Amino acid sequence: MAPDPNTPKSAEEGIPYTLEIESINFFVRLMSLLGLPRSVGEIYGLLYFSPEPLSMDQIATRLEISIGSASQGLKTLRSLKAVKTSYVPGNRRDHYVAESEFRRLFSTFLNDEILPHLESAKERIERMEEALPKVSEDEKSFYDIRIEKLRRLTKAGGRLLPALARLLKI
Amino acid sequence: MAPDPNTPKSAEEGIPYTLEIESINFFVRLMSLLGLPRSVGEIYGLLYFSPEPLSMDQIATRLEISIGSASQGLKTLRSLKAVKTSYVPGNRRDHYVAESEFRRLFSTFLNDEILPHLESAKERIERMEEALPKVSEDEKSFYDIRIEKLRRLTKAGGRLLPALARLLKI
DNA sequence: TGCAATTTTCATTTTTTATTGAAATAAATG
DNA sequence: CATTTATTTCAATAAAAAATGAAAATTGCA
Repeated sequence: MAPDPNTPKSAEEGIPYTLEIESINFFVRLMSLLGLPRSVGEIYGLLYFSPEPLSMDQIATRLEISIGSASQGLKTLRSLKAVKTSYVPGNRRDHYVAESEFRRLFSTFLNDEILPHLESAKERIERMEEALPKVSEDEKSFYDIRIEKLRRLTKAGGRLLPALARLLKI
Repeated sequence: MAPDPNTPKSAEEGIPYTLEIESINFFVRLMSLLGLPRSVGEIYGLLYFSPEPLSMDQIATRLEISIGSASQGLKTLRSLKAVKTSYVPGNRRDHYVAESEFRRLFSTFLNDEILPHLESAKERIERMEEALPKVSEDEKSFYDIRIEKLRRLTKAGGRLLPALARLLKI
């Protein structure tokens, strides 16, 4: 987690300590809303207010997490296009900066996490319809209505994704 | 979980077996997208295609979960306004039916789960601003821009909620 | 190419979350 | 109002998810 208030290491390097803490908190919560682990939020939160690119090693040290965790967290963030690597001359380590265009982060998330669910939902509804003819006529309308509602829900979900993307054009 | 394909109990009571399975699957996924436990999705999925109100006991038996789990799951669903109790004459047990207006379910979810996050995010951004003046002038613009982006993000989030509610007026 | 530095991977451990089962509580019936 | 029936609560257990740490793989440099 974050460094001890008694040893504000970051202040020495110019990042105001409170800012760092609040940023990490902010993104830990945001990421957990998206179902991502704490460490991912911590890393992104740290990078977000870092004017300099940070190496994996620096990240792990600052956050007091293992390098394994840092590596996996950065992998996740890379796959979300939430961080990018930045070349630092005279330094062989990979360095990372936060991608501060949230739009990209969210659109990747929506496409990778939500869209597949929507698609499998559609298939599932089709299978429900196939199961339906075996039902007697008077029962049918109850089931029909429910299936229709599911169909509308997934349709609304489908319309939602682009709408979200538009609204999040921060 | 769901009953064994070899003993389709539900067919005996008029609920097509495939429909029940697919419905449970559908809602297990949907609920887990909202961060709710599997059992909650199972219960809602079962109720969604049940023409008759079901008692807690029937639910637990059908899904092969404990009555403790059923009780807690139903509590969650009640708090989300996703199920309502229904009086069944000559029967002392509480019976449940699914609230099939998803709008209500989602708006409760948005208000209870998302809105508080947005509000705490605003406070957090204020604290970031307070931390800022300690920073030198040339560093300031970097931080200012980042904070401004966070502000826009939360603002977009704020606009999102009503937009979501509107789109989900299934 | 060989070596050292760095990163990734993944089996193990830790932590967190969900489920069970049983005791406590509440509600209805005779 | 005692007893049976139903529901809730909650400590204990099980399951799932995340973090660690060390071995394996990769990378850059001499």
